[in-house]
Amino acid sequence: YVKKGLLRSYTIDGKGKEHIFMFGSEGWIVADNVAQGEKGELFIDALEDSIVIQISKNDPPKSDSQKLLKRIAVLQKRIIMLMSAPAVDRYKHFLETYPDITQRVPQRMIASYLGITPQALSTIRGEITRKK
Amino acid sequence: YVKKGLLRSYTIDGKGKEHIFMFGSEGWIVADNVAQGEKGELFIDALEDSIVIQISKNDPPKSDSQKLLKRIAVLQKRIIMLMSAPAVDRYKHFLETYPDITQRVPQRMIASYLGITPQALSTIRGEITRKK
DNA sequence: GTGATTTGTTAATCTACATGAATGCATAGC
DNA sequence: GCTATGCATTCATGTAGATTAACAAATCAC
Repeated sequence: YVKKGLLRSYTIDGKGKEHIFMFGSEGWIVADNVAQGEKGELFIDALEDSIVIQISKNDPPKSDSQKLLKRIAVLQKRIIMLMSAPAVDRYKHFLETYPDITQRVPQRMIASYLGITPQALSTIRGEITRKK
Repeated sequence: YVKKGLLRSYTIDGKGKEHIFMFGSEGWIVADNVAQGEKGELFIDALEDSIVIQISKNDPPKSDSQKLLKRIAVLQKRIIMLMSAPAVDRYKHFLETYPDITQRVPQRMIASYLGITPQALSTIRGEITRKK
């Protein structure tokens, strides 16, 4: 549980490339949720000096269900975006949904979260601002 | 909650294309999880004659937490696959993870679940079997 | 049975995004 | 001060998968 600061969780694929799974700022829970018997696939590190509180998996804070449902909603939205929306739409959605995160992390990490390269994000940003 | 049969949930994007979010066979819960205030984006229908049990969102069956965590694990895996693995790997993973579903739905729906077109899946299948 | 609809396959072309490389600009170290 | 090192941008080229279309096989309607 992130009390203060900013974390990220990410995988590294077979070709050594990082893919950011999620950012976790104040109030979020960052964890590697894996099925029984599977082994973890996420790395977690801090992007800012942070204060985190460790939570045991077996000690469910009970009112947790609401938080889990919210998390599921976020993941559902993310999957649908990845499947059905082009990179530019995913970027706009990110800006609207996480305006604070946008200010706090470098572009390359936003690109990694969106599932594109920093170069592609740069091009998209160019097109958006040129259009205005 | 699916007692018997097979459901699917899916979105329709701006261009009228369907994207299958998940299949739900016996034992699974199929729902459109959205954040507070957002409106639903998933359609749900049956792919086989099915028996389902309705569950109220406000009446959490309590031992539910484990199911929710498992669901999160599945979604996490899906996101990571979508971002980091090419279509052929996602297909192989699908075959391994849901061998039963593979038998019960047409190829075009598997393609939709994988985030590719039926043509692309057909090509991939051709390459895999030709290689053997 | 015949025609219509759905499904899977193959091939030609197109496009979004990746890859690789060069450049400008910071900030950091010394 | 000067030289790294990391980040963002731009451009040239490559590629996975989309699109379009044509066709065969199976299923369905009647």
